[in-house]
Amino acid sequence: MAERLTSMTGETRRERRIQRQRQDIMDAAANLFAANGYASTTTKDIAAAVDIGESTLYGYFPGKREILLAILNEQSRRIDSILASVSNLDGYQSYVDIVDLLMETLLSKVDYTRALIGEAWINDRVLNEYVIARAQVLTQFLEAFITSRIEADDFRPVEPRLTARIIHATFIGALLPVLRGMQPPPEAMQRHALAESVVQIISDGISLHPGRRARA
Amino acid sequence: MAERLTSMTGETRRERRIQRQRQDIMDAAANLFAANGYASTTTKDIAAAVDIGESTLYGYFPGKREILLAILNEQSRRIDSILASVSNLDGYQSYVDIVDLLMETLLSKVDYTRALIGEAWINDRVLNEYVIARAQVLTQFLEAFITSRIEADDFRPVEPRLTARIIHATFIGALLPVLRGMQPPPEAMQRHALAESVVQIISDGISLHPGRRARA
Amino acid sequence: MAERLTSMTGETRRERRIQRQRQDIMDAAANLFAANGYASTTTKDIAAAVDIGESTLYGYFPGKREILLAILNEQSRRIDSILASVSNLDGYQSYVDIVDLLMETLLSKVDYTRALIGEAWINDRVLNEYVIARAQVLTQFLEAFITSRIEADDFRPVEPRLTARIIHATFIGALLPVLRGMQPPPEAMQRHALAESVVQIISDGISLHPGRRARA
Amino acid sequence: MAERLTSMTGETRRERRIQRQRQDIMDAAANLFAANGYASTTTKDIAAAVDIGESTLYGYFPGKREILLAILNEQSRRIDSILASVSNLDGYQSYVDIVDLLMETLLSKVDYTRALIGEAWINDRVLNEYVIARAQVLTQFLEAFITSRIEADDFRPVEPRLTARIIHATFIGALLPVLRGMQPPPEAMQRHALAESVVQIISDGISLHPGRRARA
DNA sequence: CATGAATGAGCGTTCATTCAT
DNA sequence: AATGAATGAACGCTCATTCAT
Repeated sequence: MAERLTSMTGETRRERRIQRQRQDIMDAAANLFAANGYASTTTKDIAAAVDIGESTLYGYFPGKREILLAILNEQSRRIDSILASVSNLDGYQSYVDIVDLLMETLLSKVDYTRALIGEAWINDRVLNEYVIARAQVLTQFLEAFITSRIEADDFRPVEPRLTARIIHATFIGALLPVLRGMQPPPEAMQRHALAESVVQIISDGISLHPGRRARA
Repeated sequence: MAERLTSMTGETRRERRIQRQRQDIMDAAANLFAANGYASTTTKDIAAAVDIGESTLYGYFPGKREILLAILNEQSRRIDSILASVSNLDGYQSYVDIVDLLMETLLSKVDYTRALIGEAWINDRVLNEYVIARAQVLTQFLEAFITSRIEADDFRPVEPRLTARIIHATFIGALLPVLRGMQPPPEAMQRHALAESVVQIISDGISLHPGRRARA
Repeated sequence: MAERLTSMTGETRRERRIQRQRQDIMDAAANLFAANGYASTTTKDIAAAVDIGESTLYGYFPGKREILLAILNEQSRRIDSILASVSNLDGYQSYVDIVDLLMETLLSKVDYTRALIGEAWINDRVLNEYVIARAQVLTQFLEAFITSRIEADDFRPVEPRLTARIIHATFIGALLPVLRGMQPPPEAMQRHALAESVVQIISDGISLHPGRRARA
Repeated sequence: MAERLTSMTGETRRERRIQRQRQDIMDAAANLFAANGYASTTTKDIAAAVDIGESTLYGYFPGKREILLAILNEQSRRIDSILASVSNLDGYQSYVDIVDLLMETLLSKVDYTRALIGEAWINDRVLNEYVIARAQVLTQFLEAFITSRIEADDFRPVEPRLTARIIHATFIGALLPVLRGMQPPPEAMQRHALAESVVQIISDGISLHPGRRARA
C-alpha cells in the first residue's frame, strides 16, 4: 500500500515533470518553427534550445513531426475553447469581446500561432484540419449574423459571404505585424482598442458621407 | 556580314530558348515552393517537374537559392511597376483601380506570390527586402491620403496609421483564399467587383446607422 | 561523489574510445591520402577503410579537410618536438643524431609524412605553414653551423646557403624511396648508418683526391 | 591532283594549327596541374585557360587523363633524349655537363616537370613508367661509374648504391625550390654553377680535414 | 572543327531516427 | 529516463563526358 502510495505520488510527480519537459520542448520548438520554419528547424536545434540530448526528444515525442502536431493541437484547443462561446454571441459588443479574446489567445502564444500559420501556408492538411475547420465556425456565425442584421434593416444590403471574409481579413491583418514578429504583442488595453477599432471601421466605415460614392 | 547576321539571329534564338527554359524552371519551382515551401522542395523535384536532368538546372541558375531569388525579384519587379503609378493617385476611383491592378498582378502569377509570402513568413531578409520595402510605398500613400481627407472633413477622425493597416489587411484578406490555393483566381470582372467592395466597405461601413454604437 | 567518480571514469573511458576512433580514422585517411592524394580520396573510401558509416566520420571531424589538417598538425607537432632540441646542437655527431631522429619521426608515420609532402606539393598554404616554417629552423641552424666552421678553418669556403640546401636535399633524397612507398622503412641500425653516411659524404666527399678537380 | 595538292597543304597547315592548339592546351593544363594537382584541376579550368569551349578539348584529346599523359610523355621524351647521351659520359666534367643539361631540360618546362613529380607522388603507375624507368638509367650509370672509380683508387670505398642515391638526391634537392615554384628558374650561368657545386661537394665534401671524423 | 547544352555518376555533407549503455 | 554514437537516406551541387547543331 505504502509502496503503491509512494508509487502513485511518484508517478504523479514524474508525470508532472514529464509534462513540464514536454512543454519546454514544445515552446522551444515553436520558437524555432516560428523563426525559421518547420522544415529548416533541426531536431539538433530543438534539443540544444532545451539543453537536452538530441535523442532525449524521442522519449517525449515519437518524432519531429509530432512535436509540431502537438503544438498545432494545443493552439487549436485554445482556440476551440474560445469558439465554443461563439454561439452565445449576441450583438455588436459581444463580437468585439470575442475578437478581443481571440486576439488574446492567438497572441498569448505568438510562436505557436506563427508556427501554425507558417505551416498551414504550405501544407494542405494542416490548413484544412487546423485552420479552415476553425475559421468556418466564425464564418458561419458571421454570415448568419450579417444576414439577420440586414433583414432587420440594421446593415446595408452587403454580400454576407464577402463581408464575412473581409471582417476576418481585418482581424488577421491587424495581428499580422505582431504575429510576424515585427511588433511586440500589445498590452491588454491596446489590444482591446484595436479590436474595437476594427469592428467599428467595419461597422461605420471611415467616410463622413456614406453612400455618396456608391456605384460612383 | 551575312555570317554575323546569321550568328546574331542564332544568338537571339538561342537566348530566347534559354529565357524560355529559365521561365519554365522558375514556374515549376514557384509551383513547388508555393505548394510545399522552399525548404521542403528539392532540386530533384524541380528538375523532374521541368523534365530535365537535375544537373541541368545549374546551367540556368547558380543554385537552388537563386531560383527562389529570381522568382522573388521577378514578382517584385511586377509589383514595383504598379506602385510606380501610385503617386498619380487621386480620389476614390483611382484607389479602386490600383487595388484592382495590384490584385491582377499578384494573382497573374499566384505561385510566385504565394512563394514570396511563404518565404517572407520565415525569413526576415526576404520579408524586409521584398515585402516591407514595397508595402511602405502604399502605406505612406494611404496615411497621407487619409490624413488629407480627414482635414477636408471627408473622413471621420480615424487613426490614419491603424486605418491604413486595416485597409491593407482587407486587401490581403480578400486575396488570401486565392493565394492559398483554396479558390481559383477570379475573372477580371469579379476581381474588379471585389476591389470595389473592399474600398466601399472601408469607406462606408456595413451599418445603416453609423455612429450609433461609437464608443458604446 | 561516487556518482561523480563513476561519471568521471566513464567520461575518460569514452574519451579514450573517441580518441582511438579519431586515430583510426586519421590513420586510414593518411594511408589513402598517401596512396591516392587528398583530392582523389573520397569520404566514402575513408569510411570504408575504418569500416564505419560515411556519416559517422562527421561525429569525429567537421569535414574531410579537417581530417587532413589533423594529420598535418599531428605530424608537425611530432617534428616540432624534435626541432626543439636543435638549438642544443653542437658538432658533427649531434647533427648525425638529429638527422637520425628526424628520420625516425618522419618514418614512424610514413603515411602522414607522405600525405604532408603530397599536399604541400600542390598547396601553397600547406607548404608554407607546415613545411617551410619547419624547414627554416634547420636551415638557419645549418647555415650558422657551416659559417662558423668555415671561420674556424674546419670547412672549405663553400657557400653556406647552397650547402645547407644540398644537405637537406641529401636528407630528403635518402628517405625518398621509403616515403614514396618503394622501400620498407629501415630498421633503426640501418637508419642510423644511412644518417651517418649522408653526413659523412657531405663532410668528406667521395673523392680520394679532393680539390684536384676544383674549377677544372 | 590540284585538289590533292591543295588538300595536302591544307592538311599540313591544319595539322600545324592542330599541333599548336594541342601545345596550348598542354601548356595551360600543365600549369594548372602543377599549381593545383591533376585531380583538383577541372576541364572547365583548362578550357578557360586556353579560352576555348570545354567540349572543344575533346577534339584534341580523348579525355582529361590523356592530356596529362601527353604532358608526361612529352617531358619524358625530352629527358630520354638527354639520357641517350649518358653512355658517352667520361669523367668529371662530362658529369657536370649532363647534370646541367638535365637541369636545363627539367626547368625548361617547369610546369611539366612539376606536374610529373606531383602525379608520380600519388600514382604508382606514373611513378614506375615515367620516373623510375628513367632514373634507373642514371642510377645504373652512376653505380658503374662509382665502382670503376673506386677500383681505380680515385674514389674512397663508399657504397655505390647509396652514394648514387645521394647524388640523385642532391640533384633533386637543388632543384626543389624552383620546381615547387618558390624560386624563379636560374639563368644558364647560375644553373651551371649550381651543377658544378653539386658535383664538387659530392666529390670533395665540405670538410678541410677529410677522414678525421670517419667512424667517429 | 567548335561549342552550348545536357546529364549520370558521384561528391561532401546533413539530418531524423535508432540503439546500446 | 537520458544520451552519445551510429547511420541510411537524401540533399545541393560538381564534373568529365556526350551530343546535336
